[in-house]
Amino acid sequence: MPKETFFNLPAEKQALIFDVAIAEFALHPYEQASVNRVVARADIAKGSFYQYFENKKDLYLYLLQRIGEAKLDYLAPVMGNARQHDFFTLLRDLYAAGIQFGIENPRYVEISKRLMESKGSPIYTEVMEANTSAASELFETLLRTAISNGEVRSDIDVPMFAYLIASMNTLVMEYYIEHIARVGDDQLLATVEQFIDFLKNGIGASAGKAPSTQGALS
Amino acid sequence: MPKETFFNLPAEKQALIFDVAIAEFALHPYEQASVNRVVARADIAKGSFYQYFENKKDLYLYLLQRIGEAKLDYLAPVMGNARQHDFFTLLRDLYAAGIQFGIENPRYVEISKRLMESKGSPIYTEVMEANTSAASELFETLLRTAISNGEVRSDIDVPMFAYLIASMNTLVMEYYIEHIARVGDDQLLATVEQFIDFLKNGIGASAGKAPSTQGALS
DNA sequence: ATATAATGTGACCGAGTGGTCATGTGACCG
DNA sequence: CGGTCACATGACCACTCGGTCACATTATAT
Repeated sequence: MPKETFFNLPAEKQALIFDVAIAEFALHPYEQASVNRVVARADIAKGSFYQYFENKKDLYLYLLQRIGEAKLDYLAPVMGNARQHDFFTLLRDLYAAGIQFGIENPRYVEISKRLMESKGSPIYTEVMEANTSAASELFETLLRTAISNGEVRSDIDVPMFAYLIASMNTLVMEYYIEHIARVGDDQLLATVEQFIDFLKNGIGASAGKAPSTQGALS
Repeated sequence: MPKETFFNLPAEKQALIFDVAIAEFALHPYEQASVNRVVARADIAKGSFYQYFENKKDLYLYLLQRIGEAKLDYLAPVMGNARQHDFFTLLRDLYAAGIQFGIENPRYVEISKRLMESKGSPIYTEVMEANTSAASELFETLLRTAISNGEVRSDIDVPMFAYLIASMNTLVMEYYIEHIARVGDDQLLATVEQFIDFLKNGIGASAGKAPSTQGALS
């Protein structure tokens, strides 16, 4: 956590430092990110930085916390409807909201990705000890209730598919952001719909489900 | 490519340097990996290193090339049977072989993962220019022929699912290596079978397929 | 034995790192 | 006016980095 001195700063200066730091950690993994560059770009003295933050890690954890809060805020409304929808609909909304969040905060996504990449690095363990991979656990719970409700096959390896579903969220997001221009929400929803349909029915021809994913919803 | 001097070295010394370098790049991303540590652990003088390799990048690209060759050798027999099996069976064999390769060469996998993570770093672009993400293209071809053969639904977004299938290979491998002890090949095949079945039929309860994945094959 | 070519060696270089600290500055208080 | 306190500052520290280079050592050939 930053020191009092940081929060005593005028809001604009706080925001400037925050933005510059976000850009730095979005561009470089933790070990590579440079405090020197941050202070230079934020136009503050090196000494001042260390009056705002304990050290580099302090800044980094602060950024992660802010990012986590932002994402939670973003997903809260969707999770609020949890009981009203079936499993796959809820999943669709979670994915769509997650991707939308990624589109609006690409640098946050970069930072999260770089964290995931740093598996094995000391900082990764430190972060994850307090986090315990919340996403995977959430999906595990959702999967189990979905199985109870008869919405999902009961013969699957729940932890494995929870892991897959959590990770695929990132995959679909990356693919969407990199390969599909943000033409509009229609594209996003269509992509997510197609993916959810895949989760539900697979890609095998045998399923014979109605291919209702294209243009079915506005 | 290393200089002649490197290949003039006694095979043991070449192997030692190779192993030490592999360990270093498995533990640290490219920018973080230290030539100093490599020469120290391989017990050669700094100057000698630069008589074997042009620079750090030269060493790194050499490792990647060797890794690529090793993996190709590993997958060659499976790909040889490409025409004899249906799409999902071929996919299962590819996944199983890939995971087996990962189990036997965990440090190679680490290195590949660290490369993929370094997206945006200058070294990544440089490597990928010569590589063009062969895996994704391979799966795209396989998917198209599978659609022609009526094995796969024709209404899917082929590039997206090629990307997903390529990436999920890594996911399943990571999950298997981290969460399932290597009790034996049975476990591996069972895991992969379950995953392929998911690809084919999804996890929706409606599919009603026979749950033949457990223990169906020795 | 001598000349020549090939290879080994580690001190050294410039640059960058995270972090410290003595000093400077200015606002508030009595 | 003097004193105090919060904050600003950038020179500086010890360290690591990738890479170089003058020189020592060894192998080969004559």
